[in-house]
Amino acid sequence: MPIQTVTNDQDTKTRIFLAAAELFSTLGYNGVSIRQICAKVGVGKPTLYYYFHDKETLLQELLQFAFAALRELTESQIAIQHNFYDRLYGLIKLRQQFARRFPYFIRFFVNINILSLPQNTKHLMLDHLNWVHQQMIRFIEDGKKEGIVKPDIPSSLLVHTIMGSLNQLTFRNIYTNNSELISDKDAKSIFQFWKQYLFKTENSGGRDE
Amino acid sequence: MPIQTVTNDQDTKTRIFLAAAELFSTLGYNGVSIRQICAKVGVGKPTLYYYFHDKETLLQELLQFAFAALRELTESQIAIQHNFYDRLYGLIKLRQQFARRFPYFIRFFVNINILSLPQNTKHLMLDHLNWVHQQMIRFIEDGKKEGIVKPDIPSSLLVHTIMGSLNQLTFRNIYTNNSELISDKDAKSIFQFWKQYLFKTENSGGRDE
Amino acid sequence: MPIQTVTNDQDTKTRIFLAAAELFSTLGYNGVSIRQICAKVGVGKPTLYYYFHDKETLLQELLQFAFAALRELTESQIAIQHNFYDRLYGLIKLRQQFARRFPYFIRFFVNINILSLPQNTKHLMLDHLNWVHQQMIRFIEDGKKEGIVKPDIPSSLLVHTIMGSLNQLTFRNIYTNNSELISDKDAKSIFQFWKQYLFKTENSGGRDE
Amino acid sequence: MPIQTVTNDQDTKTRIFLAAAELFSTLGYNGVSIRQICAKVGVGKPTLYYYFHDKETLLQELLQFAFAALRELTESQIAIQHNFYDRLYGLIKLRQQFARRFPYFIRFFVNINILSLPQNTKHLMLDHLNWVHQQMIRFIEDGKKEGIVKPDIPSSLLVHTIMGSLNQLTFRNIYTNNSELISDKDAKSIFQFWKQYLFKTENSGGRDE
DNA sequence: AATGAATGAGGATTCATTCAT
DNA sequence: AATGAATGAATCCTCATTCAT
Repeated sequence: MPIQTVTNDQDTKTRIFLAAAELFSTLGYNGVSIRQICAKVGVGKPTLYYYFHDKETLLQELLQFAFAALRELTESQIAIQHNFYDRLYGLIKLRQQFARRFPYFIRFFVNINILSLPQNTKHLMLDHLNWVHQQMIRFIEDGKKEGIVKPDIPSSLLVHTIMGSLNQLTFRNIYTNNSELISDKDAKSIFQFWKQYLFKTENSGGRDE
Repeated sequence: MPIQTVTNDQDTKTRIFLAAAELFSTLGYNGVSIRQICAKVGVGKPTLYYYFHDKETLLQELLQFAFAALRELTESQIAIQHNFYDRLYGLIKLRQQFARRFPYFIRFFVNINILSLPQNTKHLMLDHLNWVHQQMIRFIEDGKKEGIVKPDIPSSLLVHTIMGSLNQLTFRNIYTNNSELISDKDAKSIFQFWKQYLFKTENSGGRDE
Repeated sequence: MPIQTVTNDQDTKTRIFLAAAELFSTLGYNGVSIRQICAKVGVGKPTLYYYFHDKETLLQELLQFAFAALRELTESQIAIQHNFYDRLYGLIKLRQQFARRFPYFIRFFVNINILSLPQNTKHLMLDHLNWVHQQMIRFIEDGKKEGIVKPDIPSSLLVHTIMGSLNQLTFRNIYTNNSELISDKDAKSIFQFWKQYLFKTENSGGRDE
Repeated sequence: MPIQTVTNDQDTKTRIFLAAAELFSTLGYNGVSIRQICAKVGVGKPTLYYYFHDKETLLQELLQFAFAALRELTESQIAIQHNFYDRLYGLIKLRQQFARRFPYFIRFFVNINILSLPQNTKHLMLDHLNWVHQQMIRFIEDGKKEGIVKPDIPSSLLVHTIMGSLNQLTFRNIYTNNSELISDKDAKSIFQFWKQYLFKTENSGGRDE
């Protein structure tokens, strides 16, 4: 699956889709006008309305596409793995892959001001975040059952730590115009860090293994 | 210093200020109109323009006020402390205090889509974030000098972990309509977690102290 | 001739025709879009343009169809009759028949804001109204010649009275959602009333016969 | 009270009001755009929205103004009168006065396609029509009690006849570009006609008095 | 210190209409 | 006989902003 950006050999709907993703992700939903999207694609406004019922629908289709892509990546990077650490690493890889394949979508997710979205879309988004949160909690608790995650650490704390640090890293790279939002080096480094400090390593040893 | 919200016994400028904070923080800068702000305050639009040159200026004064409040809190919660762990805990307290005193500002900071801000304001905000980042890096490196932070962990990784998990916690509490964005219990819990797992505890210990 | 409404076993042109009649008659020419008409019929817009040159043409064909139907009804209900009162009653029957067979057309005629129609169509409509008016005037004057209509009543006054009361009755039944725009009972009642009060009855009597 | 038309020495709201009345009355509600109204008045669109919440509100205020004027005329032309025939003549005078003072409003009332109005406005209008109808029915029934109206004529039939013929007369004069919608001559002529043919004249005599 | 009245530019959305297929 | 895709112009309405008072 190639990197997704607006080019001329795609059908109009896709081009509107990608242009919207790009614009929304940088300027925010309320900061982008239909006119801007159409101008970027090079079509008239009615054309956009031919493909999308309205601005909010466009946003929602965009989100649903992204959710689907995330689910697919979850499948290929995490669900397959049966080992706790492999799944943990898969989590980082998922982010990295998503950021690479859909450079605008990741910005979108990380930057979006959820509260400012139209009501329906807001709920769509919050439902997704809840779903992710549940998945993460389950993942951590499986780790506890397997004896890898220390049982005295509240699961939600670990979830916030893991998700928060990934988000923070992505943020920072966006704001410093780092083209690679999560580099291979970052991925490895963060994984090592987690493995050593947040969880029990196989050979007993904690952080001074 | 009491909690800051719009009431009737404040001067007009303050009331505009707080109304704007409240609205921007929930609907985003682009999602709020001058009309809405004035309606909330109960004044005419020219009144707003009497106090603030334009919409962006209002936003910037808002940000600068918040920055000042943060600096003040940094002074009272962190700078005073000379012990690494006291400063670390001060970091959490700072967040907690800020969230309590300025319930709208914290939402604003956590939710804002920085990229969608007007150019000048964007830079203002990015400069602030950089300043915070530098402070944090320095703090961590001081910890390394003091022998409390393990030298092999990249400082930026720790910074992302610390800031990211606080942000993530705040996010989640906003989205689940938790009135307390950072509870005392959360504060203690997160501090204990960091102390035990991310840093060397005085008495030898690491996580198996 | 059956009641005319949109069904599936008609050819496309007819279905567009009837859908347009229905919509125009309730929402007015300017209140109906091509899109709505096509949606009602279940065809694409280009299909409509295949059968009708443009929106105004559609309206005009609609009107001409209605005019033709009216002429035909005039033939069968009025022209045939040689007696003044039979013709007078035929006038009422004509309305009644028209309302029954073309439930939408009658609404259309009674409700239409003629002045708001496109220029050409407006004239078409006004010509029709003039024609009707002339016919009516002639009818009344024939009545005068036959000695049935009192010569001192201005003909136009009688015409306004006759047409106006029929219109008013129809109006009221439309607005009160009366399915029968002119019932048999109404027809008889109005005829009796006219006969007794507006004209000389055969056997001397006027209203105190 | 002078004739109401758009001039330059009125305040903006009144000028918008009258311009809208004029345009709506000829082109219909759906046939007139905000732009047209503003152009006629010579103000920008936001100015219109400063005075009227939206297009429909403008229409409704227009209607309510007209209703009030009608009520006032009802007071001065009809309610005052205690004699049946004086009230009957007042009915005609009311129409005539209204048509003279508010040349656009009368057109509006006579031409408007009620069914095509926005839902709320439609009900406003229908309520008014019902009110008028009730008033008329009461008037006729009072006439019956006084022994002037023959009891065997259905009241509603008389109402339709009276209102219908006035409407028809007005219609015709609009369509034939007659500047005087109801002339003094018409008024007298129609009154004589009604008196002689529809009601008992004082001296017994019906139409052959 | 505040307002009523105004504006040009732009917001989302829909209009009637067309063209290649 | 019908459609999918496209358009320029117009729709209603709101934006941030200003000026005289």
